[in-house]
Amino acid sequence: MKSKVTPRHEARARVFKALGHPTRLFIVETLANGEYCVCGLQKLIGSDLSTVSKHLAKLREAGIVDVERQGNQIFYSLRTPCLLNSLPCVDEALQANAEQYTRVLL
Amino acid sequence: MKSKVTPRHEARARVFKALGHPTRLFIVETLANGEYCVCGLQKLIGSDLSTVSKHLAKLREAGIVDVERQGNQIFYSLRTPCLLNSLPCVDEALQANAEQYTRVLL
DNA sequence: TGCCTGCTTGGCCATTTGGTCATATTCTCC
DNA sequence: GGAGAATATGACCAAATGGCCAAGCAGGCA
Repeated sequence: MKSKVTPRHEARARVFKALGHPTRLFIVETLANGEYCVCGLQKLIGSDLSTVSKHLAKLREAGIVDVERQGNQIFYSLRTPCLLNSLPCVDEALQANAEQYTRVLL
Repeated sequence: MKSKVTPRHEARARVFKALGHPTRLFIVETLANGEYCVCGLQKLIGSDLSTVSKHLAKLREAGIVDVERQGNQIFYSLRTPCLLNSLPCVDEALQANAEQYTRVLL
């Protein structure tokens, strides 16, 4: 039987993958408060500027953030804020996880 | 400055990461229709049984799916179906992506 | 023009991931 | 108990990822 896993699954998975890193998720949550320049994000994150820049590149490629130059700074903003709506559900999964762990311990 | 990336970001990112693979995303979408045994999923996916089993393990660890044994088969079901609600927004990001690509080409 | 600032990219390395094969493990049925 | 079917897990390898450093590059300004 031919696989039913389609290019559409690959495309969507790429978006989730982009969200699947603590730093990138932090960036997305931070941008919910408005746009930030790379330097601003870097201060909050605390890792190398190039590392932050590469994370931003992934979010860009996934269509999650938007870029705009202002003078010699580059500002990033959230292009698809609706992604934040899934966080409560993600927490629900984490909750389930915690419960399962508890159950194993009992 | 101390990093503001917290364990909570790591935990949530783990859930997104679990969704960040075409096969696993396919599984999640498929389970939206009801529970399936591993063998059933494998037929649809078409890859090695052990590969499918490992993907299911990741979804389990992320708290996304639930397991139940029935006889000598193991049935998986969606534990947090609300995750599916984010798909339209994911498609929006993909759309943004496509537009950007088009823009570059022009 | 030339320098500084802000960001991106390339090179390199250690770690993680995804896949396959071989080996458990668990249940069913005889 | 033994055979066989359905899953899970371990060993192993190739490829992708994430991080840092060093270089490149674009804008603003002297």
